[in-house]
Amino acid sequence: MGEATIRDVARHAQVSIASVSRALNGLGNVRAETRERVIAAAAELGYVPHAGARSLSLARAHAIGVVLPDLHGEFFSEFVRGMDREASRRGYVMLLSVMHDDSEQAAVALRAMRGRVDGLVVMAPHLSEGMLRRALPTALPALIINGPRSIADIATVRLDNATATEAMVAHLVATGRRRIVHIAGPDGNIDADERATAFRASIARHLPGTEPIVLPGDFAEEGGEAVARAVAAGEFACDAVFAANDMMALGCLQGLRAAGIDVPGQVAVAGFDDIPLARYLGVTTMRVRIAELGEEAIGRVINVLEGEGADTRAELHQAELVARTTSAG
Amino acid sequence: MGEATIRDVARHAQVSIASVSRALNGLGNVRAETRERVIAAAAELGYVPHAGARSLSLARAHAIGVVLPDLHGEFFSEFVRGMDREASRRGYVMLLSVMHDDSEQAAVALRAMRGRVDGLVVMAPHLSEGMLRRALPTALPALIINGPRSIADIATVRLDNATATEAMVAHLVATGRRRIVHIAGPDGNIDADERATAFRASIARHLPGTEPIVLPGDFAEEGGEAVARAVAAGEFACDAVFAANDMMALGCLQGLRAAGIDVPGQVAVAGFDDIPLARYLGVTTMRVRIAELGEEAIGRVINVLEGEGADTRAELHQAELVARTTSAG
DNA sequence: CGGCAAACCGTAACCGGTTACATGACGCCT
DNA sequence: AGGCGTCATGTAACCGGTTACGGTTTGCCG
Repeated sequence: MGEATIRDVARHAQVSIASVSRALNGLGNVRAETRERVIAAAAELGYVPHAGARSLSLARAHAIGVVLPDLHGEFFSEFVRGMDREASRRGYVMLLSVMHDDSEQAAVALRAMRGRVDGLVVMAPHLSEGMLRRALPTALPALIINGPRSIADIATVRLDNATATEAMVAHLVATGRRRIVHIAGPDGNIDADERATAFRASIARHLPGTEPIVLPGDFAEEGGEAVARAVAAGEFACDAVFAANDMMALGCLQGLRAAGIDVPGQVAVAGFDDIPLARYLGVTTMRVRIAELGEEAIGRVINVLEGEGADTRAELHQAELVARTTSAG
Repeated sequence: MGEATIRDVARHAQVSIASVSRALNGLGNVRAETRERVIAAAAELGYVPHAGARSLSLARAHAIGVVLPDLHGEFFSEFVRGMDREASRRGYVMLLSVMHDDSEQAAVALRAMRGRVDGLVVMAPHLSEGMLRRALPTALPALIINGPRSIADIATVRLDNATATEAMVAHLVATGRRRIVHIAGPDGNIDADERATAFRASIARHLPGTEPIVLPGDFAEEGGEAVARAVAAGEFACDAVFAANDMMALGCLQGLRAAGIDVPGQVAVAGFDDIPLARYLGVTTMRVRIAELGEEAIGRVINVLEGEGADTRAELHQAELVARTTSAG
């Protein structure tokens, strides 16, 4: 029935459980002959140490808890892939929980992790600082991705949305665009808000006197397509659409072409994130190295666990302009 | 430092740890006044039971281990979302590990889960039966998704690739296509192999005398695009391309249109999976309800854990034809 | 050959919970 | 009043590991 325990191995190898533990963990003070007997016994019984018990006595679970919002598509998978890669490279497992926009759920998800994980990675583009502080267990090192900017004493990684947005506007202006429309992301989402704000500032800087046009969106293709229809219907004149993420840019691109509008001839299209499909379809965008972001988040938490001392760095992850065919001069 | 333990709560409420445990778990045989004192103490200390310790004494971790191959894009995120939804609905957490095509890694990933999880969900489109049997801990209920067909005594969910492929070929033939090309998935991938085999059989049935054309692919867009180039170059005549997944169909669609070939006028394009982008771009495909697949996998494992007895059902998940514009008559 | 240090190994305590069993208080019946 | 059952509560064993501590063996030296 139940798997073999350390006691079974001890009995089988005719030694004490302490010796089994020492032998299997390479503690050195074990006679070579004993060690071999133990290893042979363990192999024969198919013994695998019980991680739960181990974590109880070591006070180390070798697990990181990850709480993510309800992300979709490539962004989610790339991010998780990056985290998993780093975690397994360093001998940790990953406990994943996705929360919906409800912040009560975030608290529940975090609570369920107590006693299972050594550290936390939380992506919280819509949680308030107060909520985060209340929900985060104080005893565990945590890292927050794209959380509220006001947090100063917790490790964070945020995207440098301002610089990225500025770079994109500069690129569009440099390639001759003068009437640029921005499709924003959902209200209350930190990244969306920062991008929209930076967009207004960048327009003011590069095209003084122009009224910036910001349309609502929700990070899904449909939002982009709706804008494309509005443009096709001639609701406003524009020669470039800069969407707050690639999904909307894709939707917009699709909608414009379906309406017979030439991209990039008449209208340029740009997105944000650089999901594989954007690369594939030739969409100009800001590249966010999503998998790396995940790797780094996990890596920093593990660094704290392995004795680097507290980490309160607020890192700004830079995105990189990738000019493709949808914005060709 | 460390969070409050049950002993702290006991001291604070002036009762024994046994009473704390009973009170917090609603065991009934506790005086109302005592229960309240305990609950108040727990709240005041912010006590959250240590899941590791709890799982050790209960022999229940309330966690499910999930091992997935290196999936990409929507498929991965939808699947994980479905699993997470069901797991959290039923009070479980999810331990996620992604393995690369190396089967050694699968064994390592599974080993790392011993003592942390109560059950397993393994997606293994490229693992052999022997490898699986060796790597799966015998003590845990497991469910295999898209694994080798030969496994009879383990719970499985497989896609009914034969029926689905047949349906797609029938659809293409019914809409007038006569020279259908199939782009296969990677060699050794169960789904890919089944689809290719079923494709040959379906062609033999619907278009007797026609030699089925199956080209190699790898489930990535590039594979589809390569085929599009070959078609555009006139390397072979065809009036429909049926790709083994949507990514390749998208690549092919993109490539054909770039080459000036009319879709669906000259060539129809069809895929498999129904990722959101396929819907969005109007690609005809076989819809696989991915999130539901994940929910069901987790649900069945939990059912076994909660006393339904062994589950050795081999369930065939049906895909559903979604005819869209890329195959319009 | 006796003595001592070093190497090896076993016993038991501990991590933080759950729970079988023992204990004690109380009420009720005869 | 004594005996008994019931209920609340505490004590201690247990889950499966790790490890401090102490005991035994071994080897080496004088």
